Amino acid sequence: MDYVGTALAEMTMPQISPLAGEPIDRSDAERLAGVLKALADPARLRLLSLIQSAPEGEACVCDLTAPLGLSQPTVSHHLRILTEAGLLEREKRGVWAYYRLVPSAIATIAELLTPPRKRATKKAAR
Amino acid sequence: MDYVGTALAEMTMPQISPLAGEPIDRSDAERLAGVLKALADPARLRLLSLIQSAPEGEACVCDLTAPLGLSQPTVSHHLRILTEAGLLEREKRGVWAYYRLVPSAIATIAELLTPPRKRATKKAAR
DNA sequence: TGCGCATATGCAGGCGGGTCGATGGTGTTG
DNA sequence: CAACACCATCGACCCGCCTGCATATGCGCA
Repeated sequence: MDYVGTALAEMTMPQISPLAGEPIDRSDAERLAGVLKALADPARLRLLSLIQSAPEGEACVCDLTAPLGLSQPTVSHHLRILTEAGLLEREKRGVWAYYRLVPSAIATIAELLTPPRKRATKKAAR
Repeated sequence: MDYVGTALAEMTMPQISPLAGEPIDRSDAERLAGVLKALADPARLRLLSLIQSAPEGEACVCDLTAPLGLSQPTVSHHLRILTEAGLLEREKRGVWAYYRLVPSAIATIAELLTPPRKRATKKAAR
């Protein structure tokens, strides 16, 4: 579960588009699925949303447990998964651990999913 | 698990951006997570990729089992999940069931994930 | 130095998901 | 009409994940 941290970087450069061109490689599919798995959870989506909309774009665990309605260990667990996936970065200041979005991370996923402008691949299919 | 079929449509129109503006709603998070769950699997990503890159942009189950290395029931299972998520559409012609991508589906997901150009939501963060 | 708060980790229970073999339904072919 | 091919569904197994409780670690403060 730690390899996903590098997954985004590795897939970004060679401009791998799962939904364009030739079939995606098996290992690339596993890497992309790993990152998507980190996203595919209601609690984690809400965490990302909460952190993004926080005053300074950052939030500590104590600010997130209440809005989510989940226990503190569970919130830490989700934050860990998001961080290992490369979607969040953690900064410890004093007793608090502040999390903020990695700006390019989600944009990279969105790009990977976006077909490169459908360049008349097949000549107007119907 | 069938509600995800409508999830995309419902989230598209109100221009819900999980990663911009105010925190995402709980039910919206569940819907988006449902669609992402359908994507977050190596076999299903490869299925989408294989179908997209097939000669006519469509493929039947018998063409997909071999490249995936999975049993026919398993492939049908994954195709079902993708179809219910609104990512694939199924057309039965004779004995064969042809699957093809729903063009706007993945693009919609990508748009939902893409932050809308960071429109100075909070006055220059930091 | 000792106490308290914020966070992380371990552990366990319960549920959902991926996979396959077997089976049934349906359309094609000889 | 009979045999066959393609596909969906069912039942079952196993693994991983989400969650909470209990506990450990770390930092600041009196």
